[in-house]
Amino acid sequence: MRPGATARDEILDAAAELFTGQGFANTSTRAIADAVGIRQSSLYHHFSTKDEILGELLGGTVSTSLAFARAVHDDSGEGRQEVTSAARLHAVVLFDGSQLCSSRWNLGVLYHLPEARAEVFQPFMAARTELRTIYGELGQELTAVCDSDAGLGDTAFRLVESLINLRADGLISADSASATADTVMILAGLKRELPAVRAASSGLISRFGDIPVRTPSRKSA
Amino acid sequence: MRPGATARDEILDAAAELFTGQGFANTSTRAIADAVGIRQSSLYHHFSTKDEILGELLGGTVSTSLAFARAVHDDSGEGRQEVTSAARLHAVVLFDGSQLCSSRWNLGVLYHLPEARAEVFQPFMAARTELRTIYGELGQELTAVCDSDAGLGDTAFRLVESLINLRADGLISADSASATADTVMILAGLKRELPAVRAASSGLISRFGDIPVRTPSRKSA
DNA sequence: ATTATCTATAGATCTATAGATAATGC
DNA sequence: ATTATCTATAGATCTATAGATAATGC
Repeated sequence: MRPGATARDEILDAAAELFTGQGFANTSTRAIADAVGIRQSSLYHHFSTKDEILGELLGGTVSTSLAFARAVHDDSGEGRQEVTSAARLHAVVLFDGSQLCSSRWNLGVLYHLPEARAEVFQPFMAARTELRTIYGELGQELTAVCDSDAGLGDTAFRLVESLINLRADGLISADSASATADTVMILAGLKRELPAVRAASSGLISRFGDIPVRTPSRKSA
Repeated sequence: MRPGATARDEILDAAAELFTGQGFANTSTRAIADAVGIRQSSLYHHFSTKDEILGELLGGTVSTSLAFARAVHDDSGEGRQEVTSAARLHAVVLFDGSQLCSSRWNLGVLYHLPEARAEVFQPFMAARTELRTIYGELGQELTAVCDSDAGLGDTAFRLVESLINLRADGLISADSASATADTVMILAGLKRELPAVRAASSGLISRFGDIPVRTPSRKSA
């Protein structure tokens, strides 16, 4: 049974499954309709174009992680500077990575679809870029207080995104996200501090982890 | 002017540009033909299906890096064990990464196209899997002689693949590949050994770097 | 009355084939 | 003779719209 309170949500769920599994261009509106159990043309009562369905899915993915990253970034931490800075990056990696690993469908692949590069989706790609920027700043903050290399944030972002590919190849395990977060800490030279960082990181996640996420672009003019 | 000695090569070059830029399904055979300057149907004198063009491109990309990785993996190194093992992984990351960064088109994205998952391309995906396995083994070898974590090879593979996304986002710089190789070494806890590792790594690259690569599947029965 | 679905279809593709014509290599 | 190109087209899509019918909410 396909989840979703409304027909609209069922359509989005079916589209998510098909777009992530076989791509946007290879998924016909008929295939989406069939997966929901309605006629092809009935989709157009809920969405005015096929692009709009993709846009809705793209928006939904990034918003949660971005909201969390903003919250962590804006928070004025307390405690030992080294551990605090490390915990911020750790928490963002863990939270973002967990979203990518455990969402119902592997929605991260949508970012890599060539269609997502189109002009209409620029707002969503901009959100992804903002997230990348926050990674970069958290990385710099951490690099300033320990002896890690420049570009730590970028490397962290790359490792998180690679979880998408790992999942697409069926190689995700239960701890892939937390292992990735730990790897970033080791890269920062904080292997010995890991227990303290992990603890502070889960503190951040329980504080900011369930921020109310605005449902994106529900045409509430 | 489009490079290529033969019409076949010109078609492959045009297809590479279009497939990597806008995807397989969004690229019509007409678009490829137009880019070459011939009629759509004339493509079918050189390739019997559109899939065959993609297959040719997929094969060409992995073969060089896989040949290099095999050669390095099979080589019985000499010198200090720690540096030797590190240099092998460093060299494979650097070589593979350099291919991905500097090829005429960003051919790595072809692996992420949903169409590449099709049955017919299983041989090419298998080659990519073999390359991943070699990364894993080189990682284990290195982990055995220094105090790095398990999964080093997998992390290295993920970082190399992320160069594809970096390039797709226009964020590649001249030293992205070598910076990635260095990052893996730091992750292995070999920051102090970097100069020696780099030297040994370039030794491996100059020894095995220009192995004659069989042109893949040129239907030479 | 409004919202959601349906049937039917226009118009625009797109891949691959058939068969004619031109270019090339002995 | 063989290889490479061309014109023309079959057959199968696919997206989105028009307009009819059914279901729902006052």
